[in-house]
Amino acid sequence: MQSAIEAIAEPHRREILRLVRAAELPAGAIAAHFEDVTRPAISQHLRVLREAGLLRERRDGTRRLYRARPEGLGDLRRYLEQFWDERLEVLRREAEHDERSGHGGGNRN
Amino acid sequence: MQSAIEAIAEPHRREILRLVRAAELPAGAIAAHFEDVTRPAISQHLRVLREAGLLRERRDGTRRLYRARPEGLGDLRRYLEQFWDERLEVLRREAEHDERSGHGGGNRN
DNA sequence: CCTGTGCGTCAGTGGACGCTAACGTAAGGA
DNA sequence: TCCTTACGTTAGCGTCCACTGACGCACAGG
Repeated sequence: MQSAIEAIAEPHRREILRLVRAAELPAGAIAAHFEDVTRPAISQHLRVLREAGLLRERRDGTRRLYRARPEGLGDLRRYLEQFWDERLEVLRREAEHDERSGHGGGNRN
Repeated sequence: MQSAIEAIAEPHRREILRLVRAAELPAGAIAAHFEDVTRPAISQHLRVLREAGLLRERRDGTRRLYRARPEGLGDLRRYLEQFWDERLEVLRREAEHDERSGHGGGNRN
């Protein structure tokens, strides 16, 4: 999960993921979408994303086609989900506590 | 969202979030949980988490009590969720395509 | 007022990260 | 075989980040 978080922490890499989310694109086409970054930099980003399990690579002649691999974000997604569930759990427990102590309920954000 | 991702990209900061997820703790108690990191470092992490909106701070005398603020992860959570939905969407579209072209359906992982 | 406690903050440092330019490699086409 | 296309890889550089030690500040007690 650590590698996945670090991967999507970079804005350019999130943009790459967005580009290949629904379509399979060759490295060159991906790099062409960025004006302020050179091709080698994109190539390195692709490598990071690939090693984090967020990208799938397929070769076709001299080209390499990339595509998002959403399952790679599964662990991170579950981590956040757990956090969310815990939040509801805490709110529920506090509500019970408030009722029993007769506070009636404070402001809930 | 950028600040939230960067905040949870650091393992120590995720550990801090875990500590104050269900309980409110003073800065000192949080720092005491870490053996290989000094108190100032933790203080800086608390600052990062706070500015990212992932932590709530409350003062009590000389102490500062911290507590997780899960809503701060909302944007990131929705971002991943959208990714997930898109994934299902793509799978659905491909299934349709496969049916029409009579491929029958490949391996769906 | 002085001391102790609980924290935040600042300056400085080592290491990691993103970037570019140059180079290396593999697959066609003439 | 030579050239071109489409990439990845490497060396080097500037910048950012996490960390530590020293210091500053606010609050409580005597």
